[in-house]
Amino acid sequence: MTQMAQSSARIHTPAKTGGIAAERLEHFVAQIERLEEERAELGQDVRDLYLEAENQGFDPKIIRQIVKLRGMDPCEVEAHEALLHLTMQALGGCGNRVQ
Amino acid sequence: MTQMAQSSARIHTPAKTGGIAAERLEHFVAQIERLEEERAELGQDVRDLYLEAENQGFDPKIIRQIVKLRGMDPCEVEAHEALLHLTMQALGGCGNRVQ
Amino acid sequence: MTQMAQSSARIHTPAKTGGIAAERLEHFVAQIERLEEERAELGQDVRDLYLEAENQGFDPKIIRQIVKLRGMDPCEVEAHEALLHLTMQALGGCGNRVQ
Amino acid sequence: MTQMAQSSARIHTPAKTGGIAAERLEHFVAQIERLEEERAELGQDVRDLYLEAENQGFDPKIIRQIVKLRGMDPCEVEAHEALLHLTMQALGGCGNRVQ
DNA sequence: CCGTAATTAACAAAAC
DNA sequence: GTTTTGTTAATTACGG
Repeated sequence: MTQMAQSSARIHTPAKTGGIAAERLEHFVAQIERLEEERAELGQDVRDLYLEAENQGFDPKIIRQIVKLRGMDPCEVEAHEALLHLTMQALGGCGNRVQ
Repeated sequence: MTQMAQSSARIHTPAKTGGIAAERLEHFVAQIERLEEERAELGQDVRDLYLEAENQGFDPKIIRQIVKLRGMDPCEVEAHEALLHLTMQALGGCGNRVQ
Repeated sequence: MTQMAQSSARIHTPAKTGGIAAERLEHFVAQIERLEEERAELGQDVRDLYLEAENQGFDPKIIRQIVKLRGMDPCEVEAHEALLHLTMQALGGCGNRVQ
Repeated sequence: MTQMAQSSARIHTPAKTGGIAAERLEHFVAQIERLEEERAELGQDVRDLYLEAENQGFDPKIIRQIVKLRGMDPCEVEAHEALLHLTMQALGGCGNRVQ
């Protein structure tokens, strides 16, 4: 085939197109690495923020939950709530001991 | 209370400091949300890259593995490989198990 | 020292103890494989149950949730609820738009 | 309709069939719980094995990889390896990146 | 059949 | 040090 990293099959690797494929692959890999690096930095920043918040007396768990709740679209939240209530009813109105 | 989102406990809520704490909390939450958003975008970009690479005939799994390998200390990689092969040989080749 | 699959280091592999280590390693591997196999079978059984339940008109999502809730100790459930409520209050009594 | 935990809808639960559905639901839930419990125990056993292997000087990561490799079709493994090496060579060895 | 969504397992990190 | 927790990757199931 013409490309390394290709799942397909035949591997007789024509040098020319192989070289071109290698370039493209290198391109992809390099770009991915760069993006992942930025991503990791942001992750570190987030962690630092949680740390600082904690140092100021806030509970990181709760902040996390706030972020999560605000990040969910209202429909999801509603659906989740609905599921919970349905479940409760299915359990016989809380009867089987939940909560 | 003195701060919402605070694990401590006592919740008798002096309005003034509560207000200040609320502001700081809002600050943290907003900043975290912003960073997470950027992070998510980068994640999407990475996914897109894998997709495009796949469309060009590259195997995403292989690319993933290459990215990982390049991110590791070559010595570690080599050591790991060596140990793995040694171990498999000690077990009588990998073919100790059917299928 | 003398064992393959050992992270430690020095690999001069005296045949004898190496052989013994190989046996022990083989033992571990075989046992793990056996347990994992049983485990996979059970997983399949569970999946089948969900399927059959679904065929009888029950919603697998809800069954999952029931199983999850019953599997949590009541304290956890309570703690979770409390966290949720605290979070709501921290958001200003649901004010920031949640739910 | 007649079944709780049913995705459909109307839940006015005629006592008789509702009771029957409840029984069946209970049956499913109980059975699932039992299977999951066994499954969890096996999982614990596996973890213990890894622990004991580690205590005897084996690297759990290596063992894990061996177990995985032995569980795969040898042809697939070989093909994957070959493709990976080919690709890395095309990228000019793995050493294209520092650190 | 492909793309997506959800569940599960592995890994890494952090708290106690 | 260990034990949990959070994150990430991979497998699996489902709908178009």
